[in-house]
Order: sequence, then C-alpha cells, then structure tokens
Amino acid sequence: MAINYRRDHYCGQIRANLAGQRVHLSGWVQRTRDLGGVVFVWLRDREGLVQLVFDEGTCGAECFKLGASLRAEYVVSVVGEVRMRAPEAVNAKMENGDVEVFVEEALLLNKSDTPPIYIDDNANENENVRLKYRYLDLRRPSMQQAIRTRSRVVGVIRRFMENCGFIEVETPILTKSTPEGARDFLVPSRQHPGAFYALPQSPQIYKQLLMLSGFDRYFQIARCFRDEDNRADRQPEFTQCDVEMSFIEPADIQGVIEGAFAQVFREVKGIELPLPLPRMTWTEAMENYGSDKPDTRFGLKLVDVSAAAANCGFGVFEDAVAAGGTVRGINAKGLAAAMSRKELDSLGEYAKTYRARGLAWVVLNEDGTLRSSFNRFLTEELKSALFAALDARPGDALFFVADKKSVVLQSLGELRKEIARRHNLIDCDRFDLFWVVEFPLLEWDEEDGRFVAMHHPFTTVMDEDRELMKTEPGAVRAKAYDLVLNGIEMGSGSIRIHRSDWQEEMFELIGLTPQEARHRFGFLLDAFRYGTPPHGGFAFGIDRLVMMLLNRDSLRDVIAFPKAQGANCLMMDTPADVRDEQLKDLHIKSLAEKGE
RNA sequence: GGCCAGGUAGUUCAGUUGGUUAGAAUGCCAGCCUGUCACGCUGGAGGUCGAGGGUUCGAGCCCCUUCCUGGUCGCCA
Repeated sequence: MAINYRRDHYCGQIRANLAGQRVHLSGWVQRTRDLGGVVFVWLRDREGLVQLVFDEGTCGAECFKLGASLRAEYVVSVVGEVRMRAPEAVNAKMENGDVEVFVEEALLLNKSDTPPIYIDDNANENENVRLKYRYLDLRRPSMQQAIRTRSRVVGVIRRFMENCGFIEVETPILTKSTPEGARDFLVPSRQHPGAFYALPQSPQIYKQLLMLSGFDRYFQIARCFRDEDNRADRQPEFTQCDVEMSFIEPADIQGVIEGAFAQVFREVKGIELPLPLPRMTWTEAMENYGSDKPDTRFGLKLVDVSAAAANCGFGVFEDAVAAGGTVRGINAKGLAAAMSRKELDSLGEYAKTYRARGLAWVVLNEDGTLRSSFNRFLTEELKSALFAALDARPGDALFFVADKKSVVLQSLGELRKEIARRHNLIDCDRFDLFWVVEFPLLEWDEEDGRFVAMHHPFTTVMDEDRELMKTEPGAVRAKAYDLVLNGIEMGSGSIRIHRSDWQEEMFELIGLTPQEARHRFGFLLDAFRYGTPPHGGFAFGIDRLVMMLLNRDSLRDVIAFPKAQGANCLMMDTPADVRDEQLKDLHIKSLAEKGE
C-alpha cells in the first residue's frame, strides 16, 4: 500500500505522550546506522530529530531494503508507531531520546547527492563553503533558530507599532541619489538615457513627506542599501525599522522605541528592560569611553591627564598638549600580572591601527616595583600625578595616548574594548541598552575643509543652542539621539527641521549651494512651504538587533542570504554579467564595445 | 585604496632544511554485523596543493604577479 508525503506530525514533536500512536512523518535523513538486521535512521525537519527504526519483522522486506539504502539528506516519508525505548536504549543526549518510531511504511521522495557540508551545528566548515551552499547551511538548527527568531522579532515590532497607532507605509525602492552620506547603488534608466535611479539608503525623505501628508505616525520594516565596504556588522543591504512621528519632542519618540525594544526583549529573551532607559550625553560618552557608542558592560574609563602631562619633561606628552591635543589614560585594574612584554607590545600595535603614534604604559607590579615604557621620564612628581588621576594601586596597568583629541579618544576607546575582550572583563549575559543624546549638529571635515551634518542635514538644533548657529556652529547640539546596545549602535534618530528658512540655513552651513540644494531637494523645500508639522523619528537595524539577541558575531548569521565581504553572493555568483542587449537598452556601452 | 591572516582529498586539517609514490581524520563506495545513537569491523576509491610565471637537477614549501575568503583601517550623513 502506497503512502503519500502529507505528514501529521513534525519529527521534533514526537514525545513520550504519543507512545502507542501511529504517526506520519516527512523530512530529511540526518544520519543512518545500519546494523545489518536493524537500521536506525535519524529523521530531521524544522522542529528537530527523531529516531526511526527499520525492522524487517515490522516493516517487511521491501521497506527494510529501502531503509538500508537511505543516505544523508534523502527526503523520505514514513508511517510508524511511536514506542518507548527500553531503559538501556535511551539516548540522554537527545531531547526525545526516550522514544522512537517503528517504521511500517516508507516512501522515498527524493535522493540527495553527498552534501558538501554536514548539517550540524558542531560542524566546522569554512564560511565560504557554507555561503556557497547556503540552502544547505540554512538547514542547520542554529540557522533555523536565527531566521525564526528574526521572524518573531519583526512580528513583535509590527504588533507593537500598530498597537501604538502607527501606520505601515511602503516607500519606493527606486528613488533618487542623495549627495551626502554613503555611496548609492545606482539603477540605470531605460526610458531616460543617461539618468539613474538610486536605491534608498533609508526612506528618510519619504517619511518626512508622510508627516507633511498628515499620517502623524508612520513605520516601515524597510530594506536599505549602501554601497560601502562590508564588515562583520555591515551588509550592503539591510533591514531597518523606520519610524516617524509628528508634534513630538525627543522623549516622545524615545518612549515608543524603548517600548518596542522592551517588548522584543520580553517576548524573545524573557528579559525585562528597565524603563525609561538610561540617557548619556554625547560629551559624556566621548570623554569617558572615547566613543559615541560606548560598551558600558565594563569599566576602564578614560581619564584626562593633560594637566599633569603639560611640562612634565616627557616630550611625547608635552608636545601633544602644546599642540592643542590631549593626553588620556586608562587603568586596567589588577591586570599587571597579565601584562607580559609581548602583550604590551601587541596592545601598542593594536592602538596604532587607530592612528595612535604610540602607547605609553606603566605597570605597577604587585611587589611594588614598576615597569614602564617611559621610565626615564617618570619623575616622582609625574608618577604621583598620574597615579592619583587614575587611582592606581599595585597590580594595576596604566595606558596613555598623547595626540590630537580625536585620535586619543578613538585609539584609547578601542584599546579599552580590546583589553576587556582579551582579559574576559565582559559579562556576556548583560544587555546594556541606553540612549546617547545631545549629539553635535555638525562635524568638521578635514578633507573637504567644511562642516558636514553629523546625523543628516534635516536634523534640527536644540532650542537653547540656536543662537550659536551664527557664532559657533561647531558647538551646536542637535536634537539627535542614538540607541546603543553593548557598544553597538542599534539605531539613530532626530527631530527634523520643519521650516524652510531653517533648512536653507542648514544647507548653507554644510556648504550646499542654493542651486545644488534646489537640484537635489527642491521638491522637499517646496513641500516644506505647505504647512509642515514639527516632526521627528528614528530607525533601528533589525539585523543587528537579532544578532545581539542571539549573541552572534556576524550579521551573516541572521540574514538568510547575505553578501560576502566584497558585496557579492557566493551562492548565485552575483553581481554577474548581463547580455549586451540589456546594456544597449540601458544606453550603456558594453565592455566589448569599449575594446576592453 | 592600505594592513593582517588564510586557500592542500567532498569536509576539517598536517605536511620537517626544497628531495622517493603528498598524509591523517571524517565523509563517500563495497562487504559483514539485530539495539545503535559520532555504532563497530574489513577493504576500496578519492588531489589542477587557488591560478599564472620564475628560481632550481628537483617546488605544496622559495620569489614575482594575480584571483578568492575572512578580519580590520580608511570609508560607512
């Protein structure tokens, strides 16, 4: 009698409570153990494994032969009886290792070539092999978990936002290139020779226009694109939850966003976040942690020792202060014994990757003796000043960088993270989620010799700093805020400019000529003239949030079909050539025509 | 664009000072095996040492070029 493949249970659901019942399962063969007279097969589906038993006395000769012929990743459907295993045959390592299914009928649905990777979380294949065979890699339980968690996270967010009265609106993927910010992916137009669409870096302008249109509360699970180099935590296309609200101050949107995060942590991790989340000013973050996205799960705070370093006799320190720079230090408490010469040198090399010219160090051995990279210059006076500033005790190791402020903050900020990683100072079970607020409106671009918008050019200033716009633009703070989780930027937002005169003032400050501004954003400036409400918003990365929730190191682990470092897809081999006719349609000369 | 690490069997890796026929484990194939669970036992097949060039009597190993992968700096409003 032939069976079909329409199962009535998932393999992973087979438990002792089903003992004695007849079940119909369909799935993939995980592993077979052929003992000659009996064949054991692990069958897998998305809910897990179960052991099948092919016994000739139960299933008959033909079915037994089929069982013996099964190989890894064959697709098979079976009908059988769930039975309790004998006590000595229980597999304690298996969630349902106390039961098994005695096969009565079996149907081979499909064979499989020998898979290039073994479907198991303990398997250790190179990532490029995994990415090439992504459809197999996704069969691994941890990948299934990641993709399903992602689906849950998005579901929680959608429900939460809808309950808060937000309206989801889809905005175009084919849009317009923007002059500031990341490089755009461009799409050539067939109907308009020489003109290009751009894929959106974010739906920024659309969502502002939706506020103008009176939707009041908008959100979107939005795909965004940036043509920049990848990192473990950066992909060329990614998904963000994009939000915008009208008639609000920063606290209003922050309240919504942290509510959404709290709901996600509650439902997905069973963790209650303390609301409202802590706030830290941008200045505090930079001064204490050397970063606008500090990891606060450990100490090692930066301390300004410029006062002690000026005129101390150590040229490196003196010169930095004299040149308008700074000297800062961190105290690696209790790590003196761990600081071998090799470790110290390697930390110095690490600091240099962040453009620090060198790393000065003082190690206070437990026995009261000292080791230092600048022993010769370490006068009693300098010593006591530095030790007091850093609260140094025997057993501590002190590190200093002297340079211009931006270099000192970045290199020491990265060094404190590296020391924490190397010496296990990070509590991996902790989720430090908080707001960084009061970002500067502008930052000085050395290369172009002009101010650029730190967040984006639609960001409004803090009311109390508006007067500074004319006199000291570099000191103006914006109504801009980031959400930071364990040292990773989860998202950022701001209150926008809603008056065209303020917007024009902003464009002028960042050196965008009225003509250029009109060319790029003319429609926006026009729109602003028709009654724009005060509004603001936020956007946070879904991929990064899921990565953090699952404690994964790479975005590739939480994206079903990610791109490799070169923004290429190893599975489909994208980007790829197109036919010459396609290029012709798009008014693009083929490489062959150009003689290359 | 820069720096670092890597590329050897389907997979994960080893490969000494440049020296015979490039190895191991696992997987795969065949045979045996009725309670295995990373089953076991016996046997077997499986290699463009990323690619190209050079040095050498001789190159997996040394040199040059190049491609690919990862990490990272720049970059990422």
